[in-house]
Amino acid sequence: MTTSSGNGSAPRTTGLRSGQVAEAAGVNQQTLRYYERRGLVAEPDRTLGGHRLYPPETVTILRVIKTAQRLGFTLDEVAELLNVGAHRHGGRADAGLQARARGKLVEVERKIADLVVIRETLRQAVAAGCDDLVVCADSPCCPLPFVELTEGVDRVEV
Amino acid sequence: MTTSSGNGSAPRTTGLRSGQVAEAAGVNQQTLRYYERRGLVAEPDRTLGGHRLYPPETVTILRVIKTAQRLGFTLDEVAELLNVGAHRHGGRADAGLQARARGKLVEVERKIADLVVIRETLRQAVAAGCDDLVVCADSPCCPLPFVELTEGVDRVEV
DNA sequence: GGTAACCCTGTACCCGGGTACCGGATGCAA
DNA sequence: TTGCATCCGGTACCCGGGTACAGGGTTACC
Repeated sequence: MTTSSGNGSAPRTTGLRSGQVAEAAGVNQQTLRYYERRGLVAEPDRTLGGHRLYPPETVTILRVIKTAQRLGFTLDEVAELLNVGAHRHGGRADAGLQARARGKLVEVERKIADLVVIRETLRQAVAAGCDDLVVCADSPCCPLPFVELTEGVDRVEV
Repeated sequence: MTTSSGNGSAPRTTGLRSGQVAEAAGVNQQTLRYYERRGLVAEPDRTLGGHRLYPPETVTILRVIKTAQRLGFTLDEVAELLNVGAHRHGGRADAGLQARARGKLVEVERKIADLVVIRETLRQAVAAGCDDLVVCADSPCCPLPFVELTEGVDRVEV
C-alpha cells in the first residue's frame, strides 16, 4: 500500500482495538464495521479470539475517508479512490485522484452556482416582503421564480 | 385560500384528473399522492367513483413546492410554509415566510461557505498534483486538510 | 479465577424523498 | 355494452449513510 515498512503479511500480534481506532478517528464503532463491509477499510487481522487488531494507519485511512466525504465524494467514490491508490501497482490507467478531483471540482462549482441563485432568490423574497408562497405564485410582482430555477443568472456577484 | 373566486365548498363536478395534474406539474403521480399524505396538497374532491378531481390551482401549488424545495426547504418545512399561508386567517403569529426565508438564507450562506472551502481545497489538490489520498495524508507537503475542515477560511474571494 | 470492560455477529431500524407493483374499480368514447 | 385507459388503495421497496440492539464470547487486571 505504498506506506513504508515493506513487510507483507506477517500475522500481526499487536495493533489497535476497534474501540481505540474508532475513538482516535472520531467515528462510531459500528461505522467502522460498516466501512469494512463497504470495502473502505481493509479487513484487519484478528486476535485468536476473533477481535480485530488494526494497524495504526487505519486511523489515517478514516481521516482520509472523512476528508473525502467533506470534499463531496460519496462512500462509493471514496472506496474507488482508495482502491485506485491500492491497485495502481497493476498499472491500470483508471482515472486517479487528479482526474476525479477535477471532476468533483466541476460538480462543486455547479452546486455553488445553484446555491448562489437560491441565495439571491431568498434575498429578493425577503427584500420584496413576500409572505405567502401561494399568493406570490399568482402575483406578477413577486420575484420568486416559480417556473424554472437555475437557468439564467449569468454572473451574480458572489 | 385567498386565491380569488370566493366560493367555498360547492362539491366540485369538474377539475383535473390526477394524471393531468401530475403531468402539468412535472411530477410523478405517486408523488402527488405522497404529497397529499404528507399534507402538502389538500385532499381534493372526488368523483362519485372516487377519482380525484383537482382544482387547477393545484398545479401552482406543486410548482410552489418544487420551488421551495429548490430553495432548500425540506418537505416538512414546505408544508408548514403552505399552512402558514392557509392558517394565518386564524391570526397566529407563527413565523411566516419572511422569518423562515431569513433563517433559510443564513443556512444557505453557510452551505455556500462550506462549499467554497471545499472548492478551494480541491483546487489546491489539483494544483499540487496530489494523486493518492493515503500517501498525501502522510506527506507534509500535501495541502489537503486531513484533520478538520471548515474552520478557518476567513474570507476566500468567492 | 473472578469480574468488568470490551468486542463479536447478525439483524433491524432510522432519516428524507420518493418509486414500484398489485389487483381491482372507474371513466369515457364508440 | 364493450373495451381500454386511467385511477384507486395499500404495501413494499429504493437510495445513502449510518445507528441500535440483542445475546453471546474475549481480554485484561487484580
